[in-house]
Amino acid sequence: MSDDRGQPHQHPVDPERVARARERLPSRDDAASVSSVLTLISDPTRSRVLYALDVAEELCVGDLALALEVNEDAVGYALRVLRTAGLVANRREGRVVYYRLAPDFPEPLLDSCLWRLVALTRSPSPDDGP
Amino acid sequence: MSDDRGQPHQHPVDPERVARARERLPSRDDAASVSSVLTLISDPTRSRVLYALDVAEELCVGDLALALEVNEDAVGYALRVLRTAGLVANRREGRVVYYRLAPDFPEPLLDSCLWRLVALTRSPSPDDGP
DNA sequence: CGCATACCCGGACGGACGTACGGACAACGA
DNA sequence: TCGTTGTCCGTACGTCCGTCCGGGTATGCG
Repeated sequence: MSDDRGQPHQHPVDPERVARARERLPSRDDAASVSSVLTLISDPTRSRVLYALDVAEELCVGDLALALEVNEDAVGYALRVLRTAGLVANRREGRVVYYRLAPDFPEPLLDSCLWRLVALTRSPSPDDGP
Repeated sequence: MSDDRGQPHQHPVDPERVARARERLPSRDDAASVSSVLTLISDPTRSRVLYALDVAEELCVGDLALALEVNEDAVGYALRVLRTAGLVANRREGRVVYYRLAPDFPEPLLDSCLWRLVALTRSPSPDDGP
């Protein structure tokens, strides 16, 4: 009984609640999926790219950097990550590459997460009807 | 002029869309706030702590570690971060400390983000495999 | 009064993430 | 054809974050 540090006590204080939490809790895999998608949009540059694409519908890389007022490297990296995850799609016209939200972009992620959160963190008034 | 790398082109390809994005885009501060709260819940341990507290209403640290099947150190650190951010509240009874979601915990964050996302990433199986 | 429990704290370590930089490619204009 | 523009790629570096491990405090029990 020396390095029991990791293992918690084996006499649950409230076994009933523990059992209920265990059975209604998302699985580890589901939680990992949620975490990965939340990590994707938790970067300021990436989230602002998504905001901009949602507003403007379609933008090329240079204009995106211009709209966000960041350098093209940051936008390029953000787009690469989002593209790898399948959240944005690109269309090429000449030497210009236009980006837009992916056709199957999860709407709840945009509406219920990003836009709602920006309203939430801005005016924390609880009586703000939906 | 060698390090123009950072600055994007000064002739926008589509000035109209750039202007529209610029004016309807969340400010940098708002985006930073959203990012910070998303970062908070984008960690698997922290998000599962929130799930568990939402389901069980109230749990002590040891039971929390038991329910999540992680060691107490991880739970302790997650709780410290969440407590610092004001997302969870604690109540002390003897030597046991019970945690619950903060009274002013933003409901949309739980319902519209966490629970909706876990349903989203599970059902439509947008498998990003090969 | 002494020991075990439940939890917290602070420092050290390892890994992941985002940025900066050089180079490369294709496309357009002259 | 030649130089310029728009974008992508790979690498190296600095930084932040989560975990591990020591110790510390307070409560409850015998």
